[in-house]
Amino acid sequence: MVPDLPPHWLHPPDIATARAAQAEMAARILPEDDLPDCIARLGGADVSNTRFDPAKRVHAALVTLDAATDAVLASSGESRKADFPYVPGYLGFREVPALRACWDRLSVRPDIILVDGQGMAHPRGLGLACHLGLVLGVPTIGVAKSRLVGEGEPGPDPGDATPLMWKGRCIGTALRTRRGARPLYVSVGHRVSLATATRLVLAVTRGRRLATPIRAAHDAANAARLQG
DNA sequence: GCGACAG
DNA sequence: ATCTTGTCGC
Repeated sequence: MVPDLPPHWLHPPDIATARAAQAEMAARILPEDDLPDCIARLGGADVSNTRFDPAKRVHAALVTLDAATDAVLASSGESRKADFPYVPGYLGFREVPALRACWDRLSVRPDIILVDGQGMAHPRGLGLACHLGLVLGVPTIGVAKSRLVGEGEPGPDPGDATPLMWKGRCIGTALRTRRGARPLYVSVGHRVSLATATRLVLAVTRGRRLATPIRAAHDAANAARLQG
């Protein structure tokens, strides 16, 4: 299980409290590599929603893949009612609680988790990936399919990358993973450097736009939704 | 006031 | 996020 945390880090009563919690958490993010010598297991995290769902449930999934073969080593899902609404900039408060439940039941733990969402490429430097990484105490990388804040357009070829700039600061990498496809926005989540994060994401692309662990997590989250 | 706005 | 088949292009 995960160590005890300030209640408002997971269940803030309102946006103002959530904002204050983000400031507390942002100060604890480690943006430097703190990884095992060899990354043997890659994690993927994603959450799916049901359209027009009056029950407001979220369906989270965490998967662990063998870094060498892409085989799924473990997978866990969690469906529950979200106790926080979707508000741009506060995604963690809606999705992290369910993902933490997934983590507690994940039989094989990954060395690092690729999260479907922003890391430090966030208005207050605390996107979903940072939030999850800090709560779990695990290295994470933010891998978003679109941008929240920042500017930067990479070249057309796979591997082309450019700094994602915001207010004069580099907050992430706009990364082209596939020709003709929109870029991915990679940023530091927790216990990893931007350079390592960018290199790792590109390495698990396999010629497609999305990173393999995230595709697997997306599939698992959808499976959790179709069941309960 | 207006436009932008991860999943 | 989600609703959805075929179709255009490399």
